[in-house]
Amino acid sequence: MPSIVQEVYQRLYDAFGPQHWWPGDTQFEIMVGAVLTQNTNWKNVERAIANLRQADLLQPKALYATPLEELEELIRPAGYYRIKARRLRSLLELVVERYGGSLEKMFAADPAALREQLLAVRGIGPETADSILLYAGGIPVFVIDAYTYRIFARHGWVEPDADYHRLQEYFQSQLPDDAAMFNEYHALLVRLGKHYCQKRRPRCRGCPLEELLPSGGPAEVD
DNA sequence: TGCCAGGCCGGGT
DNA sequence: ACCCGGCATGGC
Repeated sequence: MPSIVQEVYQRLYDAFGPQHWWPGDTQFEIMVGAVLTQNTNWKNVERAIANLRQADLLQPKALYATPLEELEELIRPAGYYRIKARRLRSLLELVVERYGGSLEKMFAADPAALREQLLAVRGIGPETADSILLYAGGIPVFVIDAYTYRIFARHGWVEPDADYHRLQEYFQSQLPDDAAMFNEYHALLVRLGKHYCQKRRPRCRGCPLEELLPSGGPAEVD
């Protein structure tokens, strides 16, 4: 008897197929995108990344050396551009000063220690840290985001007040320790959330999980 | 045309 | 320990 976590994965995979995430060509681009997409539409992030590419700045040392004001202008389309420029700077400080600008070296570090280092960076919280570890580093940590919470809380599969760590432990306890699978699952949850589980649409109409709904339908938990 | 997006931080109770 | 406002652009 598969757990609900496994059941949901199977249904999403059957409905949507593989998602090929994260959108990004290099580890560094993925890392930058993880910061830029904080509470921000990915479309806007793409513009900002295109600007960085155009300026040939998608490398740690080059971006770290970019004057703050210039960096702000380049990433402006991603929104929160002043604070994000500083967040990127702080992250790059870790990458360059501690790992010599080598993501190779960075991701070869002990994952738990690296996670702590990322969380110590101003502007990097659990989701951004885990996104970097999983999508850029291929390290098996399950990424929890607003969609994950919303989908599982509305269906009554997790407590409405479950925090990040608890949700992460829950998912990881039900799944094989496999980065490719965590990658795919999170991507599928985002895909589902974008289409069926937005803030203003608590009904989840037509969603592939509809028949898994407990009688009484989804709860309002936002 | 408002409302929202793949968060996180800091200050106020 | 919570709660809340601030951060900002572009899409629908």
